Amino acid sequence: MPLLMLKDLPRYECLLEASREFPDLDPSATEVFLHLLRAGDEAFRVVEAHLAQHEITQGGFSVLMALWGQCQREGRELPLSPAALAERTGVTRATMTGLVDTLERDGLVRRAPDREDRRMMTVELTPRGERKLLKLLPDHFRQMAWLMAPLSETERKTFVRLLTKLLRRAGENDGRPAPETAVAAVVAGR
Amino acid sequence: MPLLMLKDLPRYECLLEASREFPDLDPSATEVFLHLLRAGDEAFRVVEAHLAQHEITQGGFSVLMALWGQCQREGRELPLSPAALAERTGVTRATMTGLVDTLERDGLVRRAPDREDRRMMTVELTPRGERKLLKLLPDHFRQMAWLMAPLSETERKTFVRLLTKLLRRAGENDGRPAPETAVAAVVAGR
DNA sequence: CTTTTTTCGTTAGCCGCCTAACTATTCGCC
DNA sequence: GGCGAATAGTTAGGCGGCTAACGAAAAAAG
Repeated sequence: MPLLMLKDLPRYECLLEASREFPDLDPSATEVFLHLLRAGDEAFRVVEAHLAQHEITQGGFSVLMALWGQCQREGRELPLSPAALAERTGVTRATMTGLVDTLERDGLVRRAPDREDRRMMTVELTPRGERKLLKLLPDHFRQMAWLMAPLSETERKTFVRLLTKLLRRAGENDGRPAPETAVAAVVAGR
Repeated sequence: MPLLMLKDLPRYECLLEASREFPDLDPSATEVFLHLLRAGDEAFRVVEAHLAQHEITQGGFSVLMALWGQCQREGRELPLSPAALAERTGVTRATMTGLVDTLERDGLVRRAPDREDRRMMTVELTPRGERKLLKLLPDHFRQMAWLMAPLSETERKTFVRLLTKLLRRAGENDGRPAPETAVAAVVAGR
């Protein structure tokens, strides 16, 4: 999620001024939005760069976490199907094929055909994958803790509350026929 | 910035429990981090999907905004170099080449050699590009306003304050020799 | 005035993400 | 039992991000 607008966030006065030209521009909403995207991107890059030191990508890490979280909960080594992994990590099945390809090439994960349903595959952590995960997790946790260190416990609670509100709102968007505007209709009728 | 962890955010109790196994895991820090990335991603996807209805990508939009913001401020039509665009939008020059390629192919932007410095190019909005931007901006502004509607003005101020704290913290990361750990040295010595 | 260093834009190649289409298999309904 | 509908995984092709390397041009150093 790189930018969506400019690297240097606009000052509030500029937004206020622009809102005179564009009545639809809500200055405070825009300010929050831009800060949110920028902060999310920065936080993402910090962790991505850190994971890169362990020679693993963000996507690969997500898959390992999904597999490992699974085996933690279920006692031991319940492999998951690519479709289940895609669902849990929020990518398409096609994307998951590529991610598992890479992880399998690196020997962190193993594919095997499902015994009961011959359409399906199972994906599970290899011992090497588990070792790698256990080795990088403490660093990853420290990284998150370092990043959040400037926030007090109270601020963190508030932060999570606000983020949850937004998350819920964004979730309403699924299947929504676009905001009150004729554009969607025009595009659809193309 | 897709996932970095699981789509369904872990409950706080699970984080607490995990922190017993991993002393480095700060439950509240992790919770904020995961919510931030998820919320940023969701907000990004909402707007990206909306821009797609106008047949423009997030990257292309950023470039148009940079060019337009420039001509707004400078009176009229100061073109920018690819390097300046890259700097302002936070991508590499190589990426900017691709973005400008696409925009030029679509006729929204025009390249021309710089008269004074023969290494450089200039990129400027075409009339079509400006029309497109002016047409989609109101929708874009409405989208942001809709997304932030659940937050009161007070909450927005708080939100921006917290996000700014994080932004500053993430900025400290540039050039930092990784958090107190031996991993970086190991990798570097490889 | 030459030589070295820096800067510019581009290219090549990798990865992750998407959609659309395809094959194979299973499910559900007659 | 058989046949259409749904599902699993993959493939193909596109875009956007990155790094590394390049040639051309300008700037700095000598």
